[in-house]
Amino acid sequence: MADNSTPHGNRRAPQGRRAVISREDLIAAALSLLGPNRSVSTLSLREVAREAGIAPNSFYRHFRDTDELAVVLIEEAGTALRRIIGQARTRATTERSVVRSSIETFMEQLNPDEKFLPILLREGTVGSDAFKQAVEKQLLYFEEELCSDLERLAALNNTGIVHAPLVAKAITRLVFAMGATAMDLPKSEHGRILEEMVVMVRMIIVGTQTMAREGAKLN
Amino acid sequence: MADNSTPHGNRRAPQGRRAVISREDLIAAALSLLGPNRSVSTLSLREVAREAGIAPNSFYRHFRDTDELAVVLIEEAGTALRRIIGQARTRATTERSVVRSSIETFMEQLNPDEKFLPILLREGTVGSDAFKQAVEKQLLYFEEELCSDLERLAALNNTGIVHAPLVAKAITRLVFAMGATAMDLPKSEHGRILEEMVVMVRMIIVGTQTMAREGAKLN
DNA sequence: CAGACGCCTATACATTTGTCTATACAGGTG
DNA sequence: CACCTGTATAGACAAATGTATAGGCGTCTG
Repeated sequence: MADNSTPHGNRRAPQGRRAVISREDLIAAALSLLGPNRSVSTLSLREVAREAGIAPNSFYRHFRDTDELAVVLIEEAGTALRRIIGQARTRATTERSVVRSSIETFMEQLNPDEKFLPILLREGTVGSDAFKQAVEKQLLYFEEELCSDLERLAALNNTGIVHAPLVAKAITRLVFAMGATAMDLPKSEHGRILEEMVVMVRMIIVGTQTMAREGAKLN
Repeated sequence: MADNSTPHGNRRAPQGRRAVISREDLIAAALSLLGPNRSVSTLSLREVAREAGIAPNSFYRHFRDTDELAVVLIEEAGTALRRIIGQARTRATTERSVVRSSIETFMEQLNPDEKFLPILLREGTVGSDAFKQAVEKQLLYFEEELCSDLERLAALNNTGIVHAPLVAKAITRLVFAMGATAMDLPKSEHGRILEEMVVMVRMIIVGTQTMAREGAKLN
């Protein structure tokens, strides 16, 4: 495991006994408690502490409350996911395969032992405003990356695109919404959902391209 | 207040003391407790009972537990919403206005004193499987109604449509996802979001129509 | 090496929760 | 009239939770 250098730099360098329980341990404990039906907002301070093997009060040494833990969890999940999806996008070249391979990678993250995506799918609609803003921020990052990718591909293939940011937002929200549905279905359904998602995304892309063509014809 | 005829007919006619607290009273109490950040799954039995002005134990006379209450709440919310949106759809005739007026009506339900839509937006991703299945069922109803409307309009305007059920699903999920985002934003943003949603939905529709044309050309 | 500082623990307390038991009330039935 | 049935209440219980207080122990500083 890594050192225990303060991850946010808001505490001075440890002077006394080295922290044997790090923030990462608490995060790992929280992650292990999250199941398909378990929201971060239902985690209790004592429960996380128990899972991490520390006294309840020690929790305060690392997080002010469970909300702060949750926000960190959301941010980590978002960062990890964007890295994963980003890799999938750069691996593919043609437009069709980039759609499919991205969604495939996305769906792989619904695997039961991957906890990151479910967090983003679940915590966006409940909990404190801090929760929701944290999730929203991650989704906006997704959108931005997707948007520049869309514009790059449109320029590459010489296909028009209108409202690129809106296209990115629509695709992002749609994929996440469909992912949330898939999360609660047996894995055998995932393949079907994936095909549905691909068609949906292609519809949006065909839509914006058609709009771009028709808009160009008018000029 | 209305009579206390058994709303679901699963109980015999009252023989002894008339029920002074009805299921509807408990549902109303639960609704009044739900805020923008409050999920049904966080309602405690005692809290609802307190709000309704009854003893905690009386709750059991009407619902087995809070989960059962939540499912009823979700079903009522879905039914109410489908009625509202359905009315909006039948009022408009041309395709463009039907999109806009439906989404406008949808967004009106984000008004702080309307509790129905937030319930569907929030409870779909957390809580027990029963919760999620209840929300999913309501969304599927929405999709079905939208799907037949899409096919009706496509036949009327002689515009093609491919994968109509998928189009309906995409629009439904997208609108609900965008609604969930809008719910947490100040009301001043709702207008902008509405415009975004209209463009998104039109993109999907243009997409399916274009696909239909190109598919037809091949034959 | 002595002391201080910081991490962590143990104990405790008030609240809140779901649920159990027993009891009082109202109204139709005999 | 008495009786039974279903409704609602009161009181109490164990369990769990967030938090306050005090103390033990290791490590760094002087």
